[in-house]
Amino acid sequence: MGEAAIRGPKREERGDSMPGRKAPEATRREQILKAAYEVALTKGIDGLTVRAVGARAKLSHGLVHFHFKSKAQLVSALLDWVLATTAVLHVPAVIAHIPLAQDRLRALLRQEMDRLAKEPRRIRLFFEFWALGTRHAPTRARISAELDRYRAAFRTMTAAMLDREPARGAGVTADGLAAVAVSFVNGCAVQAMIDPAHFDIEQYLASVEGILGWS
Amino acid sequence: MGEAAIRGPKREERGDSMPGRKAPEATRREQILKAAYEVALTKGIDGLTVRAVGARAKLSHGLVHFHFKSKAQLVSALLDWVLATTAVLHVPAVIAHIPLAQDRLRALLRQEMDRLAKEPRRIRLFFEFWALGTRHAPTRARISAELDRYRAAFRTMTAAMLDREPARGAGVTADGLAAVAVSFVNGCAVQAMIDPAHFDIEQYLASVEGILGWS
DNA sequence: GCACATATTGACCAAACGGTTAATAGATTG
DNA sequence: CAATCTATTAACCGTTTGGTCAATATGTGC
Repeated sequence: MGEAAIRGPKREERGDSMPGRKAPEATRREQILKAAYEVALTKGIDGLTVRAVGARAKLSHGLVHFHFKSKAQLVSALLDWVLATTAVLHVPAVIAHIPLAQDRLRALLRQEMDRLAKEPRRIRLFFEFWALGTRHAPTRARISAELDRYRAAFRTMTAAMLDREPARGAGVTADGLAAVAVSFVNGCAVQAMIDPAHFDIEQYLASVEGILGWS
Repeated sequence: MGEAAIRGPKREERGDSMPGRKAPEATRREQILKAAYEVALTKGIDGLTVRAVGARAKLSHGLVHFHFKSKAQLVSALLDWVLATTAVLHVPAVIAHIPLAQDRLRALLRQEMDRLAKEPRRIRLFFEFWALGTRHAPTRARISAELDRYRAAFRTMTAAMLDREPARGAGVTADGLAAVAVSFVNGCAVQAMIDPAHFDIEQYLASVEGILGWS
């Protein structure tokens, strides 16, 4: 020891371009998050490493730690982004203003199935976060809240349906119908992820409508 | 060097009991697999480490490598075991001999929902394997085959149903109905895993039967 | 009771990980 | 243009991982 063993880049061995303020903070964070999203898609959340994210964004892993203090915060930010963009359920005004509850529900079901079929990768990532949530309470809480909101949107519709045409059966409640609708969407999501090629939306909808007697 | 720096247990520092043939091969493998299952349940498949499995089974990690050449083979054996015991779908004779297809389907649905509600942990592990399958072709193939068998069992029933009462709707096919049934079961599995406390089988079944007009 | 196959252990290794830090390039400000 | 702040890099550290291996204990056949 005595003289060498210092840390940091050695001047002689460097290439050309090095540090400095190039891009604004917000852009860098977004860039890193995007890289994290891509890595998570291909390697899974558990396979996501700070180094892989850095490599994907073409920067050092030290910089990732500079913008996100820890890997946990990076993953948390990624979950925020996934929840915000995947937006577990978004009822557009067009659907919300359909007069008949039955038609409204049908339109919403179709929208959701279309969305699931179109973005299987994002949904898959959502499920991975959910799996993570089974072992991590804070993550579970955030996802659970999102799913509650999802079911609530369906519940208002099934309640309106039963209001118009009550005597559908003995134990049929708005909660039960909403739960069934959500379960069906969830099941479709699983199916669309497992085997996207054989996921035929038209056939699914035709079957559902046939069963429900919607002509 | 010259004398020390040898590997293996040092005689002086050992306790009392050590190696030897204690249990037969098959038992040891099963013991390790069970430990792997328990570790996977608590830490997830990605969190499963050879050392953790060894610790859980109260033996050294070296022994795990002795009975399973690599971690990959251990995980593969675990998948075999999960598929065999979770048995994605098993139609018992009692149900298979129900005369009316409609009643048969209803009984099968009820059995599956009961099973899912009773073993959420196993189902969760199954889903984790499936997530792993999205990035690992051999795993995907095995799971996919199992799910195909699952859907096929439903298809024979829906085909028999349509045979008895054909004109249910325009686009209603046996394939479509089977797909819907499977999707519903999948969705229930997800729901049962996400929020087991609020998973009310009776309400679900009542809603489904009410919708289908089964009285 | 000795040879031999089989189990079993702990030490060891290389690789990869999350995280910290000194050095430094560039922008900002006075 | 010098001081200062921010962004960035590579080296480094401690830990954990999958995997290998020599040593060793135990049963089996002869």
